[in-house]
Amino acid sequence: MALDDRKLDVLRAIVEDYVATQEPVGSKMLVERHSLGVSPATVRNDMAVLEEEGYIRQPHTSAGRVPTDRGYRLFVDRLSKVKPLSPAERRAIERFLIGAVDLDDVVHRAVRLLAQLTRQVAVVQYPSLSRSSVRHLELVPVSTTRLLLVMITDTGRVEQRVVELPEPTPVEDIETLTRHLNEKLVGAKLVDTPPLVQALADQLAQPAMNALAVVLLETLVERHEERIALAGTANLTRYNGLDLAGSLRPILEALEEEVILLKLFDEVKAGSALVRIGDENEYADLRTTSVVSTGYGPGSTVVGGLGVLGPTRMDYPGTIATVRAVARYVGDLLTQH
Amino acid sequence: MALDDRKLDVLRAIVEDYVATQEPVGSKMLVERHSLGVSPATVRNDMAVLEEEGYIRQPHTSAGRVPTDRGYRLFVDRLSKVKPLSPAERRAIERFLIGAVDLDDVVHRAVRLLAQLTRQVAVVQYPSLSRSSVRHLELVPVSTTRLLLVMITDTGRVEQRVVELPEPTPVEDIETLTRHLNEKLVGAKLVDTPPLVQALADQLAQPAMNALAVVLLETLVERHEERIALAGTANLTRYNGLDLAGSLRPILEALEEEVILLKLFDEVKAGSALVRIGDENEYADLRTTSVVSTGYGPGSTVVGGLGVLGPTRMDYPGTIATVRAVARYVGDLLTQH
DNA sequence: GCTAGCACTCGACTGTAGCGAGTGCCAGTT
DNA sequence: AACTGGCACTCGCTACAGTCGAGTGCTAGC
Repeated sequence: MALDDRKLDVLRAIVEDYVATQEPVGSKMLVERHSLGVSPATVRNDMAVLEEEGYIRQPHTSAGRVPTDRGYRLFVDRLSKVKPLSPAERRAIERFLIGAVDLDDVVHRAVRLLAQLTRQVAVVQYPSLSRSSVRHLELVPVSTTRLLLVMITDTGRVEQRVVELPEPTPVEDIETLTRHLNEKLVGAKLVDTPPLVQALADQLAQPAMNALAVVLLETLVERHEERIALAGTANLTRYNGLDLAGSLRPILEALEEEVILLKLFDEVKAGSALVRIGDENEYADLRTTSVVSTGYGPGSTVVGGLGVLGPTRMDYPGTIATVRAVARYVGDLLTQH
Repeated sequence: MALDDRKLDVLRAIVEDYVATQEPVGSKMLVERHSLGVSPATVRNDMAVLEEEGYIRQPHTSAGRVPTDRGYRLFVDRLSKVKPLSPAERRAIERFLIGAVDLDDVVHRAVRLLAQLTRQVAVVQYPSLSRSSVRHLELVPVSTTRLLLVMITDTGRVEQRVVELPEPTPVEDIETLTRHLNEKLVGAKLVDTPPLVQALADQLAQPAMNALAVVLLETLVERHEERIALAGTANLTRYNGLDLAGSLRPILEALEEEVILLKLFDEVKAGSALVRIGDENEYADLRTTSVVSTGYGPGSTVVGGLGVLGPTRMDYPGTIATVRAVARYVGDLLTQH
C-alpha cells in the first residue's frame, strides 16, 4: 500500500520528536506539537498503518511509537530537508581547523571538532596510502647493513620502515639508489608503483635494491597501512537506556578494531554522505548504531573517509550537514599543505 | 595506635577478597575463606579499629567492609607480595611483541597487550622527543618557497613540519643546508639542540636557514610534541556499580585529553612501578581510579612511560608485575630497532 | 474519510512486609 | 587481657499489591 502524504508527515513528525525527546511519542503529543490539522484518532489510524508497514513500532502495548530502522531509512531518503549549518558552526569549523601545522594536527583537530559538533563518536581516516602518490623517498643509513626507508606522500603522510640489507653497502651506493628511486617513483600513485619498483630492481640488479624492492612492495603497497583517529567516545554515555556490559562494551570494542572502522569508509564518495542505519551495518556489534560517513580529499577526489557514529536515534539532517562540511574543509586544507 | 600483625592480616584479606568478589566483605566470610585462626567476633573488633584508622569503611550500616584509598595504599606499600608472572603470560608478551615492524607497531602492540593482560585501560606514551636524540634530518623541497623538514630520532620516531621560506631558494642550497644540519645535529639530544641550531643560523646567515631555525626551535623543541596510544576503554564497562553519565563519562573524557594522560607519566622511573590510588591522582575526574605506571627505554634510561588505569579496586600485585614486564620488553625492543 | 468517545492494556511508581547479611556490644571463658 | 558466643538491631534488597495515567484499538456517528 502506498503511503499518502499525511502518513509521511506523521512519520516525519514521529522521527523528529523521538530524536528530540528520546521518548516514545504518542498520538496526542504529536498533534499538539505539530500542526497536522487532524485529530489524534486520525493520527492513530495512520500510525497503525505505518506500524503494519514496519516503519514504526511500539516498545510496549501501552506506550507511544518509536521509529524502526526502516522508518529512519525512509526519513533520511525522502523526508528530511537539508539543514544548513549555522554561521556559528561554520565559523567554529574554520577557526578550529585553520591553525593546523601538519597532517597529524589536521586529522586530530578534525576528529575532535566532529565529535564536539555532533556530540557523537567521530572517526577520521588518515589519507589512504593506496590513494596517495609519492612525493619523496629517502634512504637513511643506520648501519652498513641496515637502513631506514622514509616515504613522504602528497597528502603529507610520512611512513618509515627498516630495511635489512643482505650485504654491507657503501653510503655512496645508497645515495645513488635514493636518486634512482626518486627519479622513477616521485609523482606516481602508490597503486601504480609495483611495476616501476620491479623494473628498477631488474634494471639495477643490485642486492641492496632487491631488499629494498621487497620492503617497498610488501609493506607499503600490498599491506596498505591505514591509520585512524577517534574521538568523542565519552559521548556514548549519552545514550541513556542502555546497560553497560550489554550494549556499551561491544561498541567500544568494535571502535578499537581498526579493521572494522576502515570498513565504514569502504564505499564513501566525496560530496555526498553515506548513511548506514542500524541493521544495515555489516558488523553485528554496531547494529544498534548508525554511521554517517563521507569521503574527503583535494577537489572531488577521495583520499580518505571520515564520519560519525551514534545511536540510530540521531539527528540525521544535522549530522549529515556537519560531516559534509568538515569533510570539505579538511579536503581544502590538504590541497594547501 | 600501631596495628598489630593480625590486624594487618585482616586488612590484607579484606583487600584481596574485595578485589576478587567486588562485594563488601563481612567478618564471617573472611574467617571462612582465610585461615585467620580466630572467630568472626574478633575479626569484627579488628575491623572496628581498622575503620577508626581510616583503612576501611562501610558503604551502609548493615553491609560488609570495603577498603579505602588509604587502605589500598597500605596494602600496596607493605602487605602485598610480588606476584611473579606466569610463564604463559611471559610467553604471551614475547610472542605478541616480537613481530613488530616499526615504532608505531611496537607501541600499538604494547598497548593492546597491556589492555588484554590487565583487562583494564592501557596507555603507552611514544618515546618522548625531548629525551631522544637526532638520527637524521632531511629537507624535502615542495615548491621553491616551501619545504618539508623530516626528523628521525634514535627511537625511531619520525616527525615532519612544513617550513615556509622567506624567498625562493634553489635546490642546491637546500642540499647544502641538509648536509650542514646533519653534520651539526646528528647524535645530539634534542634538548641540547637549541644552541647548536642557533650557532648554525648565525654562522650561515642565510634566510632559508633562519626560517628553518625558527621551525626547529619552536615546534620541535619548545613545544615538545608528545604522542599517546590508548587501548582497552571497553574494559571500563567492567566496573559494575557505576552509572553511565555520572562516573564513566568523566573518565572517558579525561582519557581523550593528551595533556592529562601525559601527566600520568611525569614522575615515572624505569624498573619500578608508580602507583597512584584514587585521591592521589591529580585530576579530579580520575579520583575514582588508580593508575599504575612505569618508565621504559633502552637499558635503565627512560624515553617514555606506559601504564594502566583501572578502578581503585584492582589487582595491584598482578597489575604491577604486568606493567613492569611489558615495559622491560618494550625497552629491549627499542634497543634493537 | 475523519472524529469523539470509551473500554482496555500495561509500564511506572508507591507503600508495605519479610528476609538476611552484617554489625556492635556484652557477658562469659581461657 | 584477649578471645568467643550470643543476641538485639540496622538497613538494603526483593517481592507483592494497588494505583495512576499515557496511550491504544475499536466503534458509532458526523
